[in-house]
Order: sequence, then C-alpha cells, then structure tokens
Amino acid sequence: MNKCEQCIVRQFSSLKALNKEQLIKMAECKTSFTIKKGSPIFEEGDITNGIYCIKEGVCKLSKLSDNGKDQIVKLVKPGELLGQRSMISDEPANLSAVALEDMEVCFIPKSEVIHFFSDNNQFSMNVMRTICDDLKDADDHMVNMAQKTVRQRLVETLLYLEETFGKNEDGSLHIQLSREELAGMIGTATESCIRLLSDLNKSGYIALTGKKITIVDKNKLKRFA
Amino acid sequence: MNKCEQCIVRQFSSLKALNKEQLIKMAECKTSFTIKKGSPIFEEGDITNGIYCIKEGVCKLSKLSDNGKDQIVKLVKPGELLGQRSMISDEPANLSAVALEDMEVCFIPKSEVIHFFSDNNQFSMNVMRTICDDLKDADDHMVNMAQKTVRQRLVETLLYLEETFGKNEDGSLHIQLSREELAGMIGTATESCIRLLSDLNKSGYIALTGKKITIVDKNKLKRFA
DNA sequence: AATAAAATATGATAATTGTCATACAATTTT
DNA sequence: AAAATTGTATGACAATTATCATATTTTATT
Repeated sequence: MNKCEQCIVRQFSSLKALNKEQLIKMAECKTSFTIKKGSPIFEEGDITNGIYCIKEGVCKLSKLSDNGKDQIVKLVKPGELLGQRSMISDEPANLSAVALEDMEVCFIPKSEVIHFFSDNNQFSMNVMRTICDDLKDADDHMVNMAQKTVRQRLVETLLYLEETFGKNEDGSLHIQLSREELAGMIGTATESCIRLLSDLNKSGYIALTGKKITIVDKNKLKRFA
Repeated sequence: MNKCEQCIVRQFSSLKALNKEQLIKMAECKTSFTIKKGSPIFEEGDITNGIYCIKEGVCKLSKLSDNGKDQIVKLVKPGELLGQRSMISDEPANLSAVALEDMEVCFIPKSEVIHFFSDNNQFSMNVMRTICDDLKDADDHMVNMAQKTVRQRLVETLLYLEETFGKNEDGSLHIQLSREELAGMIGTATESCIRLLSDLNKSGYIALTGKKITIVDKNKLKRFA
C-alpha cells in the first residue's frame, strides 16, 4: 500500500491541509483502483459513500438528459477530488464519472473524511472553497449554454482543452475526446459538432489529422468565435 | 432594531443553527434594508463583504452575457441567504441580485459570519449543504439549457414558478415576471418567449390575461413539453 | 385625460441547429 | 486478410430559434 504522505497529487487538492497523523490514517483506510479508459468510477444515482482522489488520468462528469444524450458537465484532472458534494449532501451521485484515459484513483471512505472535517478546519474550508469554485463555474457554464451559439461554445471549449490539458509535441490537443464527447461538452448534436469542426478546419483556424485536433491560430480562433 | 431571535424566516435558512447568544450578537451588528422592486441588492463584481438574509420579497440572480442579454440563474425566496459563495471564496459577486418585488433584507457583515463559522459546526454544515444543493441545481439546470428545446424549458419554468411561488386567488402565477425576464430564465429571445406563450395560450394549456399567466391544465402542459 | 414611454404581440424572414440518410475511414474482431 | 463494427464526414432537408419591422396594448408621466 502506498503512503499518502508521499503522494504528490495530494498537494493539489483540499487534502493538502491534512497533517502527518491524518495522512497515515488515510493511507491505512484508503483503497486504490486502476480504471480503464471508458470505464465508470461511479454512475448517476450510485451511493458513493466516500470520496475519490484522482492520482492519474482524466475523467468526465456527465449527466444523461431526457433526450438520451449525455451532457458533459466537467472534466476532472489529477489532484482533484470526486464525490464531495454527494458526501456532504448525503445524496446519491448526481453525475456519472467515466474515465477518458486509463486512471489511478484512491477511494477514501466517508467515515474517515468526516473525521477530517471535524478535526481539521483548514481541510473543511478547502473543500468548501472547491465546491464554491465548482458552483461559480457551473453558473458561468449555464449562462454560456443559454446565451452562446454552438460555434462560440465549440471554439471556447477547444481553447479550454488546450489551456487545461496542454498539447502533444506535434501541437495537437493532448486530451483525446471523440466527436460525440466533444458534442456532449458543448451541448449539441454530434453531426453539428463535426460540421463546425470541418468549417474551422477549412477556414484554417484549426487542423484535423485523423481524430487529432490542432489549434493553428489561437488568437484568430478567439476572435472568430 | 428588530431582534433576530424573533425573526421567522431565520428558521428556513442555515441561520437556524445559531444559538441565543449568537442571535443576539447578530441582531446587534446586522443592518436592515428595504429594497424597491427593480433595484439591485448587489451587482456582478461588487465586493459584498457579508451575507444577506431575505426577510420578504423575491429576487433574481442573474449574469450579463457577452451578447448583452441577462441570464437569470436562480430566483431567491424569503428565508434564503445571498452572498455565501462570494464570502467563502473571498471573491467579488459572480451574479447580480435584483428585487422582483419590494423586499426586506438584512445584511450581516462577514466578520460576524466568520465567527459563527468557527464557533458553530452545525451552522457551517448548513451553509455547506446549501451550496451543495445550489451546485446540484446549477448542474441540472446546465444540462437542461444544453439539451432541451426552448419550449420544454418554458413549460418547465412555468410549472416551477407555480410550484415554488404559488398562485393568486384567480389561479394565475403569483410571481410577476416580465416577458423579458421569463425569456432570461429560459435562455431565449424575448420574442421567442412571447410567441411560445401565445402558442400555449391558443392550445389552451395556459391562459394569458394581461401580463398574468394561468396554468390551465398542469398535466397536459407537462405531457406537452 | 392626453401624451409619452414601455411592454407585449405578431408577421416576415434569415440564420442556426437538428435529423435522417448515406458514404467513407479507422479500428476491432473473426 | 476479410468482415464487421464503430467513428467520422457530408448532403439534403426540416425544425427550431433569432432578428428586424411594425402593430397594439399597457403603464407611466405630464
């Protein structure tokens, strides 16, 4: 069993507030998982009973809409925690979490986290701030969904993906999303997403090589949105 | 100065966890406001430096989008608190709060609330849960914006308004929103909103009398969405 | 009460977006 | 390697939604 004390990603999450003693306790009760690309960590409606700390890999948080389409609400990176809201509200998961890459994830049972909450004020403040950040992002995202065109949302999403997950040596977006998933992020039909990507490609703002997407001119793309 | 101890709306918010001593301290440092319909409590970007407790009247939380339209993110009722997120994140307000009716509001300075936070665990858990609820609502709302048609969103909004704010003796929606505001809730152009209301009226699902809206057949309306 | 201003309503039209069909390419399975 | 499956791409078309123009009604102001 790996020690949480030596885990680097912890430094990027609310868990950075834990002291040595707490880290040792956490290391004792945590369980580690490997999750294959495409597999769920948990699904909408599941009772999670704890939080997940992402050590490696990116996952999507999505919700199935009445029309049968999966809307991606958020992408989650190493260092972030999953299931905080459900734990605090004592409710089943509102969103599904599915791996976009092979992942390494640790699960910390609720019973343990609850102790950290009451014993460590800094930790609970960190969690609170994270949830507040999520709320702000969600509100902003909602306004974008309601007020911006599909094209604007696509452009902004592409810029966000490069900004957040970086690019490969060849300059293409590092994170690999299918067209369907990209459509699920911007909230549109897969065909519309493909069509708009084609347009951006033909206009020279981006380049498509297989399923790789390269942003050719970031500033032009921004202005074009 | 009114005593917070005797304020009824307190019972409906996170503040219900405060003890007598804390309520007395709060009564001493709070300030009460009257806000006229249409006036702002605070605006996007303002540094609020405390929280507002709504004693009477309903307000809208909205955000101005790049296209110049105001998107309504949430309606807030008596008993609810405003500005919790900004206070915890220590950031300017992300949304504007504008009165939809004449309101009575109390302001409690941040310095005071911070004490309640550290002294009263139940209070901070209540606040946390409220924010978690807001996050869930925002995520769900976002999915609706992205995946549902304007007509579906309109119908669901009308049902929500009746459910949440009740109806007058004549059966019409108690809460009074302009067509522009209703459009701002569902995320569409004012004209589109008006047109769809007309359709629903002609089809007999709702009735329009002046600016009053009456839901004639709730179940049919639901199925029609 | 008359006038002005604002809100609501509707028509005409254009732009955006979704749907269905089909083709093509890439990947996986046999 | 061939076949099957899945993902990507594009055309044709329909449906939805936005925009602009213009009435009409309601509300506010003088």
